[in-house]
Amino acid sequence: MELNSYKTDQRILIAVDCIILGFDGEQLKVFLAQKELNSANNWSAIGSFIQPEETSEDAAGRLLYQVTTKANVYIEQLHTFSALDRDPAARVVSIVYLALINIADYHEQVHFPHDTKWFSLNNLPPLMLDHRDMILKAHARLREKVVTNALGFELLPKKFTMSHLKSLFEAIYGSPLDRRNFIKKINSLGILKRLNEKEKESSRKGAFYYVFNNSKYVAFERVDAKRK
Amino acid sequence: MELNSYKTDQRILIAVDCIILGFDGEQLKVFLAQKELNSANNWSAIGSFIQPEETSEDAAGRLLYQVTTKANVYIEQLHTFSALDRDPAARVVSIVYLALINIADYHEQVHFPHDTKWFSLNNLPPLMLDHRDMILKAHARLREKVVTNALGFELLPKKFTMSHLKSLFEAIYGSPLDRRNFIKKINSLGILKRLNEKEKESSRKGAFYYVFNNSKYVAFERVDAKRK
DNA sequence: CCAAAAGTGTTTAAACTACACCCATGC
DNA sequence: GCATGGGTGTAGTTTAAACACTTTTGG
Repeated sequence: MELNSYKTDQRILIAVDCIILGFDGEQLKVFLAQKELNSANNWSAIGSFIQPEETSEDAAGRLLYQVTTKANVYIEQLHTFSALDRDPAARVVSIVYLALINIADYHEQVHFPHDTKWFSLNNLPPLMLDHRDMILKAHARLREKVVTNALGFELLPKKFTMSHLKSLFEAIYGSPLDRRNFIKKINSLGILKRLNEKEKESSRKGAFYYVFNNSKYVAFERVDAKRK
Repeated sequence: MELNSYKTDQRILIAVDCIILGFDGEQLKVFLAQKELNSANNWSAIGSFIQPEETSEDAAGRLLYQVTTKANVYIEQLHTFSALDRDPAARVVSIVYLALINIADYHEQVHFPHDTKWFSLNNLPPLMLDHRDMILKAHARLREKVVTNALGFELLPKKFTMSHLKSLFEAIYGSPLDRRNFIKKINSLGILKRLNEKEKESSRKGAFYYVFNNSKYVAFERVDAKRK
């Protein structure tokens, strides 16, 4: 910015909104809050004004911790929205983050001061302001990054089967995948470790559990970077 | 954000910075301004505080127009920086944009109130605040997007030869490319149109000029989107 | 013994890589 | 006539896509 114009009086407020995505085994879901009853478009992403002593990352982390009460949740900056009329009550610029969590851990929404609910991305409720755009952009980002980065495992529990993983990718892409080719490709990345343990609920035969192997993932990232 | 806390008095200023990239035929360059003489780290990206009645896109466009005096310049939002200590003089959050221009059009820097200069990305001057991070992030974004999106043509003049284009991609990737394979790949995208006109300066034989075919590009984009 | 999901392999096509020779022309 | 950059093709490898049968076991 221009150093010689610090005098500018902007009166613009800065908010942070978190698009928190989860996966219920069948569909991608987003965690929304309802702040005012009897309002038409009253669902919104989890958000807050940024505090003077915190960064936008701090604020996003604070919101996320409020929802999850966990550290080390995957989060990345998505986009900053600054349309003049995006909030009729005041001039508010919103820095939006995308977070991915394992939905199963948070079905009971403890410690959150609003009415909250998970909504399928295919069936969003009326949303306030430009929060629908935020959610669509979050979904688009996830679709893009899941190809190159080994992203998306954050949406599953620690242990998962190949069927779970395939369902997740199908939900993200919105189209069916060939089971054999999918498994082949995932295995070729070398980022999963098969456990000697089977999930027995969804089939007679039982399906092996896998865990995401973080160390191998780092190696994969380096290879990918070098290739470019 | 939370509607019930509009009272928050933040006193955080919002700036917009533009990382303007160009290509001089050999190297990627960034357009920087020097605002204060006799200061150690005194080069910076083109920036300004956001005005109360403009969006961040407006502000970025305004800055860009100041430099280029042209409309229709490629620009996209890059990242928002909000570290507490990023500007010692005040709490400033900066929304950063990435712009790509044809450097040849702007060697004489008209209408700009500061000392300005193009710097090679490989040889950056001392930069104020976190502007070095911004530039590195811009370069990274360009590297990522140039693969999937047919981006980067904005950095070349309307007419260019395959050698020019190859040099550009080599500068973006930072590594040499095989001429034959490169041309084959570019042609397979069907986004270029060969003119019946040759550039005769850099070789005896002369090299065909090409132009970027926007309509074909749109088709390419659609195909790509559907594939996902 | 059968229903339901798990597990596995092959064939074909497409994309990418490496690599070498001829062309046109100004000097 | 030769040096310089321009233009093109092919063979080998890797990766992606299409596709079907066998395995396990609870009921």
